[in-house]
Amino acid sequence: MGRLNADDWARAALGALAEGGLRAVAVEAVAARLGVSKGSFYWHFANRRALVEAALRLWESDTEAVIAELERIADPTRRLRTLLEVALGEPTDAAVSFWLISGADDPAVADVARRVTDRRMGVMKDALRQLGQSEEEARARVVAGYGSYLGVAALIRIGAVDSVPATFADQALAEMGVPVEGFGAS
Amino acid sequence: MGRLNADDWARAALGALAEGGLRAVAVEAVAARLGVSKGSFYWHFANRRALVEAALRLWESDTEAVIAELERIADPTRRLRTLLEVALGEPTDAAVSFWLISGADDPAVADVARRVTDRRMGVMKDALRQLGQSEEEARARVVAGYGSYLGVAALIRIGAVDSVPATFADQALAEMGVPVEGFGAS
DNA sequence: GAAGAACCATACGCCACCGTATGGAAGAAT
DNA sequence: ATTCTTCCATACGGTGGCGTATGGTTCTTC
Repeated sequence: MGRLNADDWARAALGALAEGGLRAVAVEAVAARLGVSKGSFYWHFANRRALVEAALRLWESDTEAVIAELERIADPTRRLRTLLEVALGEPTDAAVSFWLISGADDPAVADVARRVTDRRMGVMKDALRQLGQSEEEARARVVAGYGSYLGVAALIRIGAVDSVPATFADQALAEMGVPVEGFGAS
Repeated sequence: MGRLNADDWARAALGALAEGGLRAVAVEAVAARLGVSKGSFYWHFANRRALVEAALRLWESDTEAVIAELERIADPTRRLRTLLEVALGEPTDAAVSFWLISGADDPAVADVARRVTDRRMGVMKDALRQLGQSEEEARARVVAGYGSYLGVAALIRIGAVDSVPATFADQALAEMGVPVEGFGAS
């Protein structure tokens, strides 16, 4: 692993965050993960808080990159489906979202969690509006849909659900009022 | 508040758990909440772990009591609706569920979280089956529905949603395939 | 190859929280 | 009123994690 820079630490911190939550973003723990002592850490960062914030920035920019890709898809139905498939194929992300929400007593954490959430839900809402739904309808369905995404990730975590059901994407689309063949609502 | 017994401590611990998570179930903190020093605590409990487990038992039995009430409602649609209204009217419960899932690295916590989750989802699934849904369909919809419950609570926590939408109960029922007047799916 | 900069290890002090030890106050029993 | 039990306060030791101090090693630059 050679010498390290601040980005290496931020990546490692984000990894620790995904696995064990904010509590796992501990100086010595991340240092061990990098095969290094904390003497190294305090060269690159002023304190633990700065490391957490770096990891948060990294996560937010990752999300922003995914959205930028998504917005190149013109068809809203296909955009939503791609969004779901990307999200479900990256179980790490739901875990991070989950941990950040549970660490929302820290204002900096809550801010990022909220910004990212708003951004994602905004993208979803726009797609539903493009499909002809009213503002209120779209908002309500996005809340339920994105909430379901977070909640199911939580259920998987405790083993109450083996894995995300195969029909989840279709089901989610149907529940958001998006016409899907073979899964007509009700 | 006079003298205290173990139940008083368990209740206070459950309150702290709902507000600040497992981390907040700290001996000195709960003692302060009761206006007492930790010298009292170690009279009633062997250690912090015992307190956490007492709070968990309390929560599980509270859940069990609600379910016992619910099962006296014969009509599955009304039973489901009552369940939703009770759940949404008790924002504390979703918070506890959330904290316990995020503390699932502790096996004892994970066990309770999982048992309670299974129990609740079982009740919901039974109702849907009574309404004629197949096993797989009912299961998938309960996962999405209960997941949505947990997720929306999380969204509220970070302020991404002001409060649970007024139509949430109707919406949830509709999404679970329960016929609801004025909210026909799609 | 010497000097400076970049990077890292070790050792220490500090604080929060857990658990223990010990004595004291309040209630019950006689 | 005294004794026993129940309940609680205070004081202390132990541990884990954060941050600092200080010195060492590797890379760069001239």
